[in-house]
Parts: sequence; structure tokens; C-alpha cells
Amino acid sequence: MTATSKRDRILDSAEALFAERGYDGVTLRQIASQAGVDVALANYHFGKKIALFNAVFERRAALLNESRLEALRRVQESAAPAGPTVEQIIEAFLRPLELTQENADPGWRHYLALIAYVNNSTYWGKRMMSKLFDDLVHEFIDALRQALPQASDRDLYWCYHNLSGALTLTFAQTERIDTLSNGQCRSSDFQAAYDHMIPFVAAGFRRVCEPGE
Amino acid sequence: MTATSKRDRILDSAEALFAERGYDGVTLRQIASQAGVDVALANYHFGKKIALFNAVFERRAALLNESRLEALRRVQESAAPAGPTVEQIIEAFLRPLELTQENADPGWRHYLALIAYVNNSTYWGKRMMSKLFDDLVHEFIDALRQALPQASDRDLYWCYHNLSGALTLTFAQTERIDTLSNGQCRSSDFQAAYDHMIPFVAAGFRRVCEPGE
DNA sequence: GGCGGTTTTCAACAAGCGTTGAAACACAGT
DNA sequence: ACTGTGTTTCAACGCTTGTTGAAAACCGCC
Repeated sequence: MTATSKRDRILDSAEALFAERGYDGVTLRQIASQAGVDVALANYHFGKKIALFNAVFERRAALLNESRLEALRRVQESAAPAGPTVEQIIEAFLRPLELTQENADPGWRHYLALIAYVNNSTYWGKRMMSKLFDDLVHEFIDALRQALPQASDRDLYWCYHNLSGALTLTFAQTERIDTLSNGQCRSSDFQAAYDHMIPFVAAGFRRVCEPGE
Repeated sequence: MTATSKRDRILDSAEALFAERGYDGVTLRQIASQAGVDVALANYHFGKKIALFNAVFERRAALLNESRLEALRRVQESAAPAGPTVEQIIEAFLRPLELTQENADPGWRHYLALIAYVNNSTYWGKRMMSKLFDDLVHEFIDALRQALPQASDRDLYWCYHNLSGALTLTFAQTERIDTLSNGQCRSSDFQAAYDHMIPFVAAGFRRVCEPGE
């Protein structure tokens, strides 16, 4: 369950702490302490602190992209030649990350919170998001453009912005919705979040990007 | 235009820097330097660093809440007794913050980015969001409940979560959508963001919270 | 069982941090 | 001109930070 090599334990601890407190809110000594290693070991394996941060952020990115892209290809094949519906595309974008059991791999939960931290920050977002995620996002927007042939690019991108915002806040797992709803919703429950987000977002895309009646 | 008292200049600089780099990413010396004052002055006026952060966050909260609540009351009165539509309620939630000219008061732009930072963080969100914003949010959810009488509370809150996420990412002004859309959308253009967000979100609420056909 | 290379710790560095007490300044009221 | 009060600066404190070079421990291999 827990990583065995000290190098991986450093990555895991850094992932959890960076996600909770941000890059500057965490010290190498905290990371090393939580990983049960000496502070100099982080330097030996990763060099500077910023390089450790990059290593954490890049570690799971490829896997995440593959899993999403595979889900997209699957609905594209199953729906050929008409092409998948908006709902199917959104679902392919969200579901691969479901972590179905609520106690699933905490590493991934921390990683998603870290994505939220980066994506919501001008400073970090500019440095780290585009390189790793732009290609995949454009794949999904292309698919949406096909499903919504009358949509302008501008409308499509603004709709994607709304989707990205809702997803980012879900990734952040802030428990704010838990407080607001007095416990009726739990931000740790990704499945419930996606169950509501998919029809919500799909309806939004249709309303903005399909010809009015 | 620029604040005249040194106390206010400290608040303005802190607001801008905290919004860009987060609480731990900014030093009191940077804040003092940007404000053109000695570092000890921040301590004289606000005490500890965390108290300065709180002062920045609370400074504009009441005004923001009043402006939103007033907008809600206005549509409630103009639409009585039937009650306002979902679109009208969402509009009242968003528009007060439009900052219509794109170069409008940079202080408010920084403040909105700071809200995004706090709302997207578990650590800061738990400490700062509920106390200042829960009452207002519940006012809006009550209004939405009336406009969507068949909705369950759970559905309403999950929909609000989606709205809040889209709005939070807009507040963050990360310029990510600028990059993705190759300049066709600009995240500094709040008016365009809201023009697309209002129908998008309203359609989402209706789809999730109104009886299916 | 000693050797070579990798991994890990130890001990320490200079730099920068938040914070503070006392001194200097500004300036109103008398 | 003097005093008193609220501002602002100065200079320094103790502490933590990221980083580093050298020493120690580990481990497969001859």
C-alpha cells in the first residue's frame, strides 16, 4: 500500500503536503519528516525544491491523460459514425478519475487536489498546466465541436472554462459543500459529484452552443 | 486612484501579492517594499502576518455581500409574486462583480483572485469562507429552491457546487482559457465570462433540478 | 571479506524570515 | 515653544529555511 522506496515516500509526502498547503507552505523538512528520511535526501534524489514539485506534478500526469484519452476513444468507436453525444464526451473526461471507493488510493486524491491548486493559480498554472494537459484538452474540445456543429469556438471554450472550474473545485475537495449542505453532500464523494456534474455541464453546453428555439 | 494612507497602501499591496502567490509565498518585506513603507509598519497596524491576511480578506467582504444581496432583492421585488427565474437569480449572484470596464479597479480584481485562492484551498477555505459568505449563499439557494420547487436539497447543493467552481475559476483570472483558445477568450473579460456562465449554469440547474421529460 | 557505487545521514552554512523595543518623526492643542 | 499622541523608521533578535560537502551505511559482486 504505502510506497517502499524512500524516493517514492518523499514523492508521496510531498504530494500530500503540497496539495494541502501549496508550494511555499511546505518545507523540505516537513516532507522529509513525514517520509521518515533525512532532509538532505530530497536534494540527493531531486535537486532543488522546485524540481521536486515538478516531479510530483508530472509523476501521474501521463497516466491520467492516457486513461482519459482511452475513455474518449472508446465512446468514439462505440458511437461511430455519428459520433458520441455531449454527455458521453463529458463522461469520458470525468469518469476515469472516479476513485470509486471513497477510500481509494489517497495518493490520487492528493494529486487531484494538487492539480486544483496549480490550475487555480496564475503563477503556477502558467508554468505547469499547458505543457502537460493542453493536447488532451484539445482532443476533447475537438470531440465536443463535432457533437455541437453549430457552436462557435469562442462559445465552446467558454463552456469548457465552466466545466474546468466545476471540475477543479471538485478536485480540491475543500469540504465547503459539506458545510453548506449540512452534510447532505460530501466533497469526498467523487461519484456523486460526477453524477450531478455530467448532466449539469452537458445541459450547459447544449444551451450555449446549440441553436436557440 | 492609489490609496493615500500608508495603512491602506499596505492592505493594497498585501491584497495583490497574496492573491498572486498565496499566503506563504509572500513575505512582509515584499509587501512593505511594494507599499513603500518599512517592514515594521505592517506589524504596527495589523499585528501578526496572519492578522494582516484576515484584514485583507475581510475588508471587501461586506461590500460584496451587500451588493449581491441588493441585486437579489431587486429581482425578487420586480418578479413578485411569482418569484424570479433561475437566470435572474444567477445573474444577481454574478453581475454585481462585473467590473465593467476591463481596466476597472485593480484592487477588486486582486480581491476576487484572493477569494479564488481561499475558496479552492481546504486549509484556508475552512478558516475563512463560511464565516463571511455562508449566510449570503443560503439566501441565494433559498431563492433557487423557490424557483425550482421540485428540486431536492442535495441536487440544489451539488448544482451550486458547479456554479461555485465555474465562478471561482473565473475569479482566479489564470489566463488559462486565453492560452487554450489561442486568444479568442480572455479571462480578464468578466462580462464575456458571465454572458456565457449565466445561461450555462441556469440550464444545468434546470436539467438536474427539474422533472425529466 | 574487501571493493565500488549507490543511497542515506550528519553537521553546518549563509540568507531570509517574522517579530520586537526603542528611537525618530509629525503634528495637533495649548 | 512645549507637550502628548499617534505614526513611522531603525536596528537587531532568534529562528527556520534551502542547500551543500563530507562522512557513514548499505549492498551486490568478485
